Amino acid sequence: MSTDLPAVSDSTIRRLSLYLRALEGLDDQAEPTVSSRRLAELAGTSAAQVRKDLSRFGSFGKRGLGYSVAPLQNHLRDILGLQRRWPVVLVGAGRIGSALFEYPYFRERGFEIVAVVDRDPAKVGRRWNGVKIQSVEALPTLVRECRAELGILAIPATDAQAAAEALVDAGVRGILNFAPVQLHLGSHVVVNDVNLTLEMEALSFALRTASELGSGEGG
Amino acid sequence: MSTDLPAVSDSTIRRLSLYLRALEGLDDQAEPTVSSRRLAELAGTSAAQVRKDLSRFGSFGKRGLGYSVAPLQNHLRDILGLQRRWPVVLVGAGRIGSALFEYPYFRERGFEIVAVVDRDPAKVGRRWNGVKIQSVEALPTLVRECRAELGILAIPATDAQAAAEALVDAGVRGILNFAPVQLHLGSHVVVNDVNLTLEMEALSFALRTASELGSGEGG
DNA sequence: AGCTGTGAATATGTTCACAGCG
DNA sequence: CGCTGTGAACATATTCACAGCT
Repeated sequence: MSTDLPAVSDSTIRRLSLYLRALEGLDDQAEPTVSSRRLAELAGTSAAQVRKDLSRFGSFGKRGLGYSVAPLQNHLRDILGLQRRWPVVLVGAGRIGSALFEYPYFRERGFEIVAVVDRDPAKVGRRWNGVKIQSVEALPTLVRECRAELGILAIPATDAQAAAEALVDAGVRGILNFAPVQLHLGSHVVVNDVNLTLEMEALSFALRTASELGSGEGG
Repeated sequence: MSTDLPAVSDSTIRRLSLYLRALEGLDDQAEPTVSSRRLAELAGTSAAQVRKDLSRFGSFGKRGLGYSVAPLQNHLRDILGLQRRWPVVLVGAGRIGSALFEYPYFRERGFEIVAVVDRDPAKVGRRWNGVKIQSVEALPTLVRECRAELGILAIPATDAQAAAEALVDAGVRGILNFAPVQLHLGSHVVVNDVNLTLEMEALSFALRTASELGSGEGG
């Protein structure tokens, strides 16, 4: 069933995800095949890059024709591991946790938040669309019961390291971390940080650079 | 006042942001200087990388001693363009928009959401902590009135391109995009995408790779 | 002719290793 | 002696360019 998995860079994987999204946005009745050039345009990269990325996993295209949309979608889902359901444990029922719980695109891709915990006793016991918010003490049991291998941390920086360790101890191997702190975990655990402040700061830097080129220094 | 800005890679800038965060987490009474090694540890990179990154912008350290925490913080804020206030327009008052509006770390760094618009008439007119949600039609006027150069898109993919163009037409030069779609804008506009599904898919891929190495293919 | 798949060429980013200052 | 700053060595990623199938 599953594709062989050669060593491949993180940026390639991220682009595969963009290709999948682009393909899903295509009407495969009207456009049953795409060229690498078209796919590149949709995903914001170059045609050569598209071909290189895809060719690492197989020969999915036809010369002279391009790639068939529906089969390529399936190849990408297979490569990315999306041909299954991924139960996810959410730590933190604040604003961000709530937004993620409601985020429709997660469930579409098979990422299903099956348990929510929060340290605030006032929140514990509430129900979100059938999922009861539980105490952080219940975390180890919950992770094991729902066999979650993925966790999302949407809590303050101060609590994040301890919560991450609890997740890992209970069997989680991949964490999406919204807490603004560097997590230190075993090398078998994969952590992806979402750092919103960093994103804004990168914009700030870019804008500052642009204006200084145009208008000089004088304060 | 401001530091010279040589051409520098995006990954360097992102690490500068991590260094700043790490420095802010230090007690500069107890630890008035840091070595590149220590800073690397805190930020999750290597000592050589820290030195290379910083040396692109100046010689901030003292040989034999390390970097003084408080001055280095200021250098980084200066480089990143954080020695000022950045008014920000938020497009989209849904779950994610709401979470971002409340996000405390933005304001701490000078990113202040000064206007919110939504296309849903039911939301228009509500007040969030003193900021009134306005109609999307008001967007151009709002951007100009508050002189916002930064915008955040927290709306569905279908509306994102049009909203982005409206922002840019009104003077926005940097966009943080949460909509799951590739924006096509003039090259003078900087777009940073936050793609939550992609982050989960990258985890999914990593976990799939790890288990297949350990346990073979069968069913 | 059109478009993929891919080695070779190039560009970019990271690590090494050490000279040189404090 | 410790630690930065940095050129040189290395590793990685992207682009080029074209052979080879359809």
